[in-house]
Amino acid sequence: MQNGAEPEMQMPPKRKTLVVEVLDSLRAQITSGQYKPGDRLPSEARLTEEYGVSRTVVREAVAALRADGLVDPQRGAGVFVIEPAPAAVAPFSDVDTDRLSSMIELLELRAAIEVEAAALAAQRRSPAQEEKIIGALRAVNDGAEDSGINHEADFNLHMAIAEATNNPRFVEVLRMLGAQMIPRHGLTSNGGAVSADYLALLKQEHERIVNAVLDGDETAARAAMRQHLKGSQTRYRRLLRG
Amino acid sequence: MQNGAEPEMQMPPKRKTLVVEVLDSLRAQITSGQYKPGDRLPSEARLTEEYGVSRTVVREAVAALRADGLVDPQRGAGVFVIEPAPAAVAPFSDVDTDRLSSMIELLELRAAIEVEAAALAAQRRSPAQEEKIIGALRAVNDGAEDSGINHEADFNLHMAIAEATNNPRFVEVLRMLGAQMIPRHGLTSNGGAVSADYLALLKQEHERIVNAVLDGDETAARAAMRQHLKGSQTRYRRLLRG
DNA sequence: CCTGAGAAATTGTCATACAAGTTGTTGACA
DNA sequence: TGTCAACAACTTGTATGACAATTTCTCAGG
Repeated sequence: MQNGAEPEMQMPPKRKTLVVEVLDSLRAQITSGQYKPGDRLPSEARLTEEYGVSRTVVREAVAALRADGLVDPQRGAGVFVIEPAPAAVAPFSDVDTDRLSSMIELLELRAAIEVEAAALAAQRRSPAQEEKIIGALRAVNDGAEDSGINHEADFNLHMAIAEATNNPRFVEVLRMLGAQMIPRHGLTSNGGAVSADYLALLKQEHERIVNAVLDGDETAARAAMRQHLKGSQTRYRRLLRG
Repeated sequence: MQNGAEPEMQMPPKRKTLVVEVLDSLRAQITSGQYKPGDRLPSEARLTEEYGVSRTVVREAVAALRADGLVDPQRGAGVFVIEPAPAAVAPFSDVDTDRLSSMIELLELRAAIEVEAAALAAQRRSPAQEEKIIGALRAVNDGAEDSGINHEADFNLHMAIAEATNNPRFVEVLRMLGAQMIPRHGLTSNGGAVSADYLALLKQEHERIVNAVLDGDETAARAAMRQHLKGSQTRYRRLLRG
């Protein structure tokens, strides 16, 4: 960016707009826990009075909060604070030193990364990336009908979603973890055949994730991905016992 | 696909609002490189015509873009594009892919991992791990009083929390990312001194995280860590502008 | 207790008006 | 000609009023 311009002129501290003031105030109250997840914010009318500004200002501030993923306005109902985690994590009282536990740990890390990736993908995906995701989903379903689970196709679907975040870091890390995910799978295909119910469940989970991402529904994408990976965890735990 | 009678209620695909449509369209055009950094967006009046919506809708969309850190509206002048898409276009076509934007991407990934790590740590920490976290926090605060920010101590605090998940995967990945986090810091310490307000804010954020973890408050831990890392993101974005 | 219709509340969108700041043009003047 | 001040034209920021669309509350009536 060397364009031979003058040394940067020091700009006078651009006066805050009313929108920014209201926005900062509301955001502070949300992140400080004054408004908890699920809470309803005061109505636009009340905020208008409270801050002594027009409804225009309040609405733009709320629009910004919504862009930040902090609130979810619902027509006729109100503006609600987003809940980051629908479900608490399982107890996990004891650390088993099995080699399956390694897989469980890995799934836990994947969940952290991919849940967020799904949310970002829902926000930023491009049309081309959408098509890639759809294609990957189709590949997973096609392969599943024939012979159990196609782990490679499954992995490709997850990667397609990670790519749709448009943040290459997610792709890199996930690809790295993928090397540890794929190889060892003598377990699920304990005969090449898994129950039809299980396949149907997996299919439903995948479709729910993809639909949420394509709908741009960040919250649903998070929830769907979390459910999917958490489900995998519990399945592995079950294997761990017997 | 008639799956109407599911145990969980499946929400109908919540109709998109006009604001969301315009927002998505504009964001796509920005992240796809159709509008480059520094470019001026069409005026609100023109966008109003172009999309056939009211100025209210356009303004709320722009407010959302602004919250995303994508544009910077200037009264009297226009709305200017701030940041290129996080690598939506050609792969590394130019070397001017700033280290700063790279840092923002990294922070985004860290947020995904560390937010979950904080939650897990709140649930599973051992007394010894608690002490380690407390010690790390003290080290951060002590170092801060003297000379700006001690990034190494900061990193150690984050690692202590990751260790308290009792999932070694989190530690591994974070340590790997840490190698890219630490080295470059000519920017924040642009004189060795940062504002006292900034240090106080950082201190408060850290303490909020640690308190939540030690309290075993999973939700608060998530929120505090998210706020901390998101705050870092916005700080870097601000640096990116000047 | 349950049901359903209607009122009330709330967000979504439109239209208009003016204030405040920036940019480009113009014209006077040296 | 060159410089600069005033002005006109955009452009964003804010306020106000109105109506539509949707959800929630209320309450009478079975």
